[in-house]
Order: sequence, then C-alpha cells, then structure tokens
Amino acid sequence: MGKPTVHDIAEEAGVSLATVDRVLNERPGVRSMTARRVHNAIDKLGYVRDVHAANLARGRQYRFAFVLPEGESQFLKALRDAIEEAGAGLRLDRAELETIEVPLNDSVGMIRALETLQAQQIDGLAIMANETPVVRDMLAHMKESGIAVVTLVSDQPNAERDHFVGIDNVAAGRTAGVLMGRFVGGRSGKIIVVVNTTHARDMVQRRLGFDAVMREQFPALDALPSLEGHDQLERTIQVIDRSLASHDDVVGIYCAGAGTRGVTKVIADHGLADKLVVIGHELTTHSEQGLRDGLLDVVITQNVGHLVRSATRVLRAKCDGREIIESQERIRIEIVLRENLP
Amino acid sequence: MGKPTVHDIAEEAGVSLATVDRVLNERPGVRSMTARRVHNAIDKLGYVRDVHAANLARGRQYRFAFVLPEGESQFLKALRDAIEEAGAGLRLDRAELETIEVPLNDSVGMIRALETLQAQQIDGLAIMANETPVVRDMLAHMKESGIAVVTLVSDQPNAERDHFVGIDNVAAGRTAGVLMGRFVGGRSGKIIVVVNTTHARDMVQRRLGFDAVMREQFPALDALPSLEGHDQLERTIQVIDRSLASHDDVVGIYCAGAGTRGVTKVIADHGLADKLVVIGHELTTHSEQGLRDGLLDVVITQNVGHLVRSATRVLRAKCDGREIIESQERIRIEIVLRENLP
DNA sequence: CTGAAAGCGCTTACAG
DNA sequence: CTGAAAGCGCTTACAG
Repeated sequence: MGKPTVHDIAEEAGVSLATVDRVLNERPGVRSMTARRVHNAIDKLGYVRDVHAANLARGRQYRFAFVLPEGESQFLKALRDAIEEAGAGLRLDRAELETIEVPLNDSVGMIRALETLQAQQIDGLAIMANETPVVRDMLAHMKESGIAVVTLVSDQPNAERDHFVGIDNVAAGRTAGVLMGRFVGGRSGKIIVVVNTTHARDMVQRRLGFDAVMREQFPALDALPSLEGHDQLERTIQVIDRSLASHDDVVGIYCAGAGTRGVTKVIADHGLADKLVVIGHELTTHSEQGLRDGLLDVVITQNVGHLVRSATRVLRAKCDGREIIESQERIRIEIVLRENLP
Repeated sequence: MGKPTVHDIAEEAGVSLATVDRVLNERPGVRSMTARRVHNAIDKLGYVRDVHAANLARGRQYRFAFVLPEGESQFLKALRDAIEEAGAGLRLDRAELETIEVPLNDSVGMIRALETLQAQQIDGLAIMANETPVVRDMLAHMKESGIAVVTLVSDQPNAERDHFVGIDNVAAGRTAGVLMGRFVGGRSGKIIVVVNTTHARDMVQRRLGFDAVMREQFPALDALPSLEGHDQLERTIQVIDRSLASHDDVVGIYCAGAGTRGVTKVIADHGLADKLVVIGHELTTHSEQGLRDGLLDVVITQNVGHLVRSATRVLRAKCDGREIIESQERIRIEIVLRENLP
C-alpha cells in the first residue's frame, strides 16, 4: 500500500470522509469518542496529509503582505525586487504577495496601512519597521484577528510576533569587527563608524557587537563615535570628510547601515582604497561594484531572497498550524569579498 | 475570473479536456490544426498549469538517486544527512531520494551502481565522483535513457550532465587565499597546503585559485607543494608535522580538502593556534568546534542543505521539462568565522 | 453529531 | 484523431 489517505483513515476508523476531515482540521462537531477513533487510525497508519491536495480542494489562496519602510536605499530596492520575484514564483503555490511602503516614523501612516490590511483579512504579515509602541500594539491587534505576523530584518522582540526573519545583528557587528581587526593587520589607529541613524535597533546591535570585538581582541584600534548619514548621500560624505580631516590616524571605516554609497565616494575621491580597510553591509549592485573596484574590502550581508522565502514559508506554516523547521529558517550572516562574489 | 484552468482552455479552443491535456503534455495523436487552436487558447488566456494538481492526478512520484563516494569524512556524513532530511521533507512533494555509496575509484562498483539505477528507471541522478571515462560514458547512457543528471560538488564538465550543483572551486581557493594573506597581516613566510589527494578535480581547482592570489597579491608568502593526507588522520598529521619541522617560517596552513581533523590536531598539540593562520573547507560539527576553539580561523563552505535542495529542484525541473532559475541555483561560497557561525 | 456527493485542476484508460 | 467519465487526495456545502 502506498501512503495512507483520508479514505484509509475513514475505513480504519469506521467513519466517513467528512468526519475524518473535521478531525484533521480540528473543526467542531465531532464527539470526542469519534475523534479518538480517528486519531487512533491516523497514528496506526502513519497518515500525513497531502497539503497540496488539501489546498487544491479548498481553493486556498494565501494572502501575505510585506510592510517595508519607504526609501530609495539599494537594500530596500533589492528586498522589494525579491518580494516581487518570489511572488511571481509563488502564484502557482497559491500565495499572493503584496508590498506596502510606509514612510519611516510615520505612525499615522503605519496605523492606516496595518488597519487596511487587517480589514482586508490578509493571512499573514511580514513587517520591517522601527520599534515603536504604535507598531507593537497594532501587531498585537493583527495577531488577535488571526493574522500570522513575522518581523523582518529588524526585530520587535517586545511585540507578539510569531517569528523573526533576519540575522543576529550583534553577531553581524562582531563579524565586521573581527574582519576589520584582522584586515588592518596589526596597525593601530582609529576606525570611523557610519550609520544612517543611531535610533534603529539593528544599527545599535551591530555597533554593540563591533565595539565588543574591538575591546576584546583589538585594543590598538579605536572605534570613533557613530556618524549619522540619515540616508542622505551628501550628508554622509560630509560627515566622513570632516572626520577624516580631524583624525590623521584613521585605518578603517565601518559602515553599519545604509550609506555605503557615501563611503565609497569618499574612498574613491581621496584615493584611500589601499590605505583604509572598508567594511559595509548588504550586498547590492552598488556594493558589489564597490567590491570589484576595491573600494570596499568586505560586505556583510543577508540574502534578500532567503529573507523573503523564509518569511513566506514561516507565514504559511503558521497559517496551516504547522511547526517550522528552525534550522532551515535561520538566516545566515554572509561575508562577501571580491573573490566570493556570487 | 480566477486563473484559467484546463476547462477554460478546452472551452475556448472548442475541444475536450483530453485533447487539451495531450497538447499540454506534448503527447502524440493530435492534428496540428487542433493543437494550434489549443495553443492559441493557452496564449490568449495566459494559462499556466498547476503542477501540484497535475502530479496529484498522475500519481507522479519522482525517484532521485544520489551517488556519493564511500567514506567517513564529516562532509560526506553531513551530505548524507542532508539528503535524508530533504528526503523526509520531500515525501509529501512526491519525491523519493535514495543514496548509494560507491568506493572511490572503484570503476566496477560505479558501473554496477549506475546500471542498477538505470534498470530501476529512476527519474534523476545526482552524482559526486571523480572524473573518469567510465563515469563520463555511463552518464551519457543514463541521459540517453531519459534520466536527468546533475553533478554534485565536483563537476564533470566533459560529461553530458544537465547541470552542475556546487561551488566554483577556483573562486573558493581564491577566497581562501585572500583571507590567508589578509589574516597573516603583512608577515612573510610559508604556507602549508594540505589536500586529501591531488587527483580530485575540486582540489586542483582550489589550489589553482589559492596560488593565483598568492602570486598576485601576496608575494611575501610562499605556498608550499601540496601535502596529501589521503583521508587518513594519522597520515595527515604525519605529513604536516614533518613539514613544520623542516620549515621554521610557516605562518599559515590551508587545508583545501578533507583533513581538517588532522590539521586541528596538530595545531592543538603544538599550541600553534595563535601563531598560525589556519583555513579549512566545509563546515561540519568538527570544523565548527575548531572555529569555536580558535584552532581554525576560517572555514570556507558550501551549505549541504542548499546543495541537496538545489539538486532536487533542478532534477525535478528537468523531469518536467521546465527551465531552472539560474540565480536561485547558484551555490554560494560561504565564509565562516567564529563570529558568524550559524 | 455524522455522512453522501460534488468539486478543486489535472490525467488516464477506454471507447469510438 | 478525439471525447466522456472516472479518479488523484482532500474539502465543502447540504441533508439528515
């Protein structure tokens, strides 16, 4: 006999298909004695349900929304593209992905966006946003109304999300730190640290990890206070230029968030490629070119395709009440040099 | 209207379901005029077939075999585990994975194994083996009999495989080279290079890439001729010990293949962890521990889970006559430090 | 609380 | 060369 089906269960338990189905999907209206018989049959035959057939039968269509910050950063662009690409591939898998962009720190916009999604009765939400009470409360609401929720890229540990899809940013900062220390190669001096804003949770964590490694392993290096670029090219360039001017012993630059374009511009303009070790985050067409041109030495990154696929896998599992395979959903901290560019 | 189905196509083309199906699956017995009408309908309605429904209907069961070299290396073990794990997950996806182990360089065993698989009419084969005329010819035979074939980990560029699933080993060697040069930090000296055998294609390529980088970027470093460990712990330790004894300016060890256990043993026994830069390949429980203990500085790796899933995805696509998404099937060269261990 | 029947989107003998 | 009908494994109204 092949794999057992609902028919086999029904026969074994001496009930009808409908009853088997009710038990399988935990729908009410089954006497506990009957349910017990069905469960026994399931255990005895080792039944596992064919999800595809189930979805086919119920005409199930999963609707997942991705809420992202508005912005022209290359990473966000790549993420949006990945969502679109995954969406195209998933249409046949009965999942429909939608992307909504909300301006950074626009609470009203965020509330409106999430309320709309809730009204639309989406099945799952993947959200990348700064941690605020508004977001926290809204997520609790969404969860209550039965929507699966995962946080993306930047976690909200205090919100009732089902799962976080992204890297451990403290570890990412540590990784950057070790590579910085090693690549600097025994010299002593200062490290310029650039972030877009010191308020974002992931930035804070990366800085934390970076500093810890500097302290523990490379006391000869001195990581300067974070410079804020605020996602603006000119501003980023300006703050770095100023910092370079006031320190004559800078040996490296760590760009912990968006702002890589500003950094590479400075490096190129001042011909510093061979003098400084430069480490950035997120592999994009731009940072990839930076690696090729030698303007960047290392890029620490997380694969946007994996992020999106993991998010949809997790959301789908939550919708189906299935367990996720933790090991498969762990997003890797990837290290990219010119030599191992994909 | 939702997505068009075979019913819509049948109606639009004015034919029966059976005819639509014949056209869809390119089965014979349809007048070209009729086929043309069906194709027009497909184009007009933008039909794309529901693979899951199709598989359900035909009770399709994909049978894929993985042929691997026999051996107790941690990497092979991890790979076997990954196959088993993927197999369990895929049972519901109507794919069945089987692993066959053939002793290295046992041509007769290889022929027998492949002939058996061919007789069993498997749907697809993923093979990891050294490049030999025997293998090349057998793969041609298998392909001819309609079996999809991918090479795994170590390519056979001259065989008629459908696809290679694995990393670019020249690039992997280059990556190791750059990290070695950078981590050594300006010192000059010799690098010990360990391989299991100089005959395997992937070893040759890694060595090639490593040497190229040494030559181009780190002229102060001198990579010694490859030591062969032949997958034997004692032997590996012996050759490294001997090499260390005869060179007093060794600054690093590059283990390009199996043999990491021997290398870490030597490092630990002689207390060389802080003196030498040690780079190995393939993340396993052992090399992971080596990283944690500081006995290894870097591990270059390819994710075995990705390898197996990519192989099955590609085989399935080939069986269905579908195109693969190249970008999704590219296996990354991963760099692992203690800090970004998964 | 339980079951018989129809249907999801596709394929497969079988008949003509 | 073409079509009507049954079936893959599951779910869903509808009846009882």
